[in-house]
Amino acid sequence: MTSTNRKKSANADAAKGFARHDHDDCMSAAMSAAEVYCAEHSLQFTPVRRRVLEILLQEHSALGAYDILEKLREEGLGSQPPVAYRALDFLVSNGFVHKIERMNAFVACAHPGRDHAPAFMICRSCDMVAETQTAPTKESFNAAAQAAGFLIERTVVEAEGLCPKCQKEDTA
Amino acid sequence: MTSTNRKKSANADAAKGFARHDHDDCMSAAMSAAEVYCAEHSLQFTPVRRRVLEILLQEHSALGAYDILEKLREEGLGSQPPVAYRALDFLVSNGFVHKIERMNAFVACAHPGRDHAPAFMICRSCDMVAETQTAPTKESFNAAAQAAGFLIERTVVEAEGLCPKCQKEDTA
DNA sequence: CGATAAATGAAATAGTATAACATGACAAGC
DNA sequence: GCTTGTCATGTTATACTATTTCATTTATCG
Repeated sequence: MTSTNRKKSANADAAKGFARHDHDDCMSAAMSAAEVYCAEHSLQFTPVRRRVLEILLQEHSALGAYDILEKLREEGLGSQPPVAYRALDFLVSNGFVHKIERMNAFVACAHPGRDHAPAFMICRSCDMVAETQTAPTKESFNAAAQAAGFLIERTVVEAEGLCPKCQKEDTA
Repeated sequence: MTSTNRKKSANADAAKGFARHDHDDCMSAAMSAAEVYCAEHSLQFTPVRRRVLEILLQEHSALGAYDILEKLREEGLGSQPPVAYRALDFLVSNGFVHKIERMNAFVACAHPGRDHAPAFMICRSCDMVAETQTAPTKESFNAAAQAAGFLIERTVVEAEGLCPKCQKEDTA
């Protein structure tokens, strides 16, 4: 799959999660939260970082690093891979963006400002990604980990399957 | 990280999971199980597929596709990437091997023959991988998924952290 | 201001994975 | 026996993902 050929059907309804919502609100809230967080923690919310977060919030679906890089390039914000990866590293480290390991792609966090362990539902048909919480998961996992003496620092929980829309289309 | 430079410290104790066990038994049991399963399901357990599974069982830690390919090449079993990826696809599809998304690496299943949803603990220091079950996880996740109308087909659960051995070394 | 740390620019390269097409092996059915 | 279909393999090329490295600039703070 080329970066530019990444499935585009994760759009419209699907791209906004399973349920509709006010996209502008959701986006400006996330940007504000990021700004506040950076100010409070003396982090530099630089133009590239800001723009990458905006792009991911706007898209509201998972994008590959090179998809993002292409947009940055068009806007004159950078042209080499490290530009995108650095910004993504920063955003991921600070919890504004999550990496979907299953897809080698990135998605804006849907719960800005909260300290959380995210879980994702990934549609194998349209590539849509929805974020949810994983609190119960983590606890039950912790039991097994503690039994083994393993210290959990971070968890990746991703479910692959079919979103409501694509289930209907399969049936149709 | 080059394929050949993949951290090697996942050896000895660590490579055998957190607890020691009879490696030969564990390996021959897994091979037998695979053989039986393939016979029962009319699947071809070809030399390359067999050898890749053996390699992963022997290593007992996660290997990249190119690490495996290199071994196959040395043995004259294949030299091009698709050789390794095809065998791995087969083994993963049939549950003999799991892919660690976090590492882009593959590990032999530690619970041969069982229909299961695996979860992994990955040591960020020595790259050791331990497999455990994720039954509770799946159920709690299912609740959120059903609420969203999402149909889960497969789950990836991976915890990153420190294994007992590396925790001690950190302290030391 | 000057020192230090953080961020960016730029080039090269490493690492992971698949597409596409040809060939071979083998079993089912005529 | 021959054809046909299916599954597996061989081979080439290419696509996609990510990091290393070093030079340079910009921010931050004493």
